Parts: sequence; structure tokens; C-alpha cells
Amino acid sequence: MPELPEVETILRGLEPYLNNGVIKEITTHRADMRIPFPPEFKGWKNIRIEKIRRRAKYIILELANGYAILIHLGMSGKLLLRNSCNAPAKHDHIDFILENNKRITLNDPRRFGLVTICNSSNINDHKLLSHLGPEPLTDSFNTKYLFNIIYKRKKPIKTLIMDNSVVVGVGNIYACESLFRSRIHPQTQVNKLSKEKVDLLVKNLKDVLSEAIQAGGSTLKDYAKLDGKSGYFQHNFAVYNQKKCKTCSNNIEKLTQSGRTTFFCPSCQII
DNA sequence: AGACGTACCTGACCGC
DNA sequence: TGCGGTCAGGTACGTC
Repeated sequence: MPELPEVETILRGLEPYLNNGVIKEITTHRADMRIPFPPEFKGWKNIRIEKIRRRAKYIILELANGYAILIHLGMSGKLLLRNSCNAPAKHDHIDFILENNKRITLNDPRRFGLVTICNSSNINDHKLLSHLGPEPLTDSFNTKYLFNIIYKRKKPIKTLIMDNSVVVGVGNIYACESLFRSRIHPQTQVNKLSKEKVDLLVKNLKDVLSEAIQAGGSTLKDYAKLDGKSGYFQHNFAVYNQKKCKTCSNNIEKLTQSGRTTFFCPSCQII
């Protein structure tokens, strides 16, 4: 569901409530989401949050008790600020009860999301994080890095930029959008791409993600910011869910790659 | 290795 | 109104 810009937007919304805040307790309304909730939650009372940050699409809460909480929102997950007196709504699975009568609730109809814990000292060694590639908005994701990977690979470029071990945070929407801006056909085999095209793609990936963060993310149906309101970047889509290309007015076409729908303009994006 | 398909789950929407 | 089919911001895992 949320891609990097949506998770980043949620993180920024959470910061005022969670940074240096206290989790009074954690209550669950079922035993699991994608994986079981940690049994440790039952004994945790009044734990200070020392730091809140994002890695890929994970939100990480580093706690004063030596643990970190990892939160992933899957396809349909939302974090919402609620008053702690409210009864759980449908698909509310876990509540982080805060001071001042507030709680942060994870609501996720499809339950592809997860909440788990690990030791704060070696978060990056956790099984869910250890294989992840660089953050797209840092300098370590650059033309040289990407070109070094792609010249010896054969998969289609769209599938490659959605591979978490290559670069994190790029989901279906922003993969489609950045390829359109770069005028690269999504089925192009990566080892056929020139260095110039790779350079352009790296730049456009960074631009699209940054612009989407500025717009508060994209709302299709499930995604909402912490306050329940929508993001705005969906109004700036060039190809995703679009009918006509705004550049050449040809019809936008769809195809399926690795089980996901790809949107592209067949005249602007050439192999 | 790396490239693929599959599974996990609910809800919205469309055509009959 | 209801039913079946299809689709949806993700990703770990099994198989070839």
C-alpha cells in the first residue's frame, strides 16, 4: 500500500507524538497480522521512545528498554491517531497507548502489514532488513551504483527498480511514474540501458519520490495520513491509473509484470 | 545467482 | 439483490 512517500508522511505526522514520548502500554485485538505479535508487548509499561525513524517502508521506534519496534503497513495499513477511550473499530489490530489520553492505532483490512521487535543494537541485521538496498533519496543510490548492478542483469527495468535488494521504497506507482518521466519502456531489459538513461532514471526516481513527499503522498483508497486526511500526489500522476498521455495524447496502456499492473505510454516510452 | 510464480487477506467494483 | 470474477500503494518464500 503505502510506498516510501506515504510512509515518510506518516512518520512525520507521528514525530510530534512519539519522539521522546512514552508508550504507556500496547494492546492487541488479535494474535497476529502477517506474523504473530511479539508476546513481550504484554509486559511493557511506560517505555520511553528514544527515536523514531524510517528504513525502506518500515517505521522503526527505538525504545529505552533496548528494543526497537518495526512497523510495516503492507498494502492497506494505516496508522491513525485516536482518543484512547474509543472502542476498537473494524480492522484495528494493535494500539500504542500514549500519554494525554491518545493512542496510535494500526488499522489494516488485508493484514499484509506487520509489527515485530528486535534488539536496538543490531536492527540492520534483522531478517526483514538485512537484505535491503540503499535508500533512494541518499547519495549512496546513484548512477554508478545502479549501473554496476544492471549491466550484468537481464530482468525488465520496472521489475528491477521495485526489487528491495536493489533500492528500497519504490512501489508500483512511483516505478511507473519515474519510468515515464525517463521515457523508458518498462519492459526494457536492464542491460540494454545506456549510462545516460540510467542517470536520468536515478534523477527522476529521486524527483518523483521527493515531490510525492512534498504533496503528502498519494491517496488511492486505503492510504491516509495520521490525521485521516488524503495526500495529494495522485493528482500529479502522469501514467498510473491514467487514460490519456498528457504529453502526446495517446492512450496509456497497461501490461502485467511480476503480477503487478504497469501503466505506460507506448509512444513516449520506447525500448 | 537470479528470475519467476505463489501465497497471504479483505473489500470494492463490474457484469450478468 | 446477489453471485462470481477481478483488481488493489507489498514482500517473503519456494522452485526452476
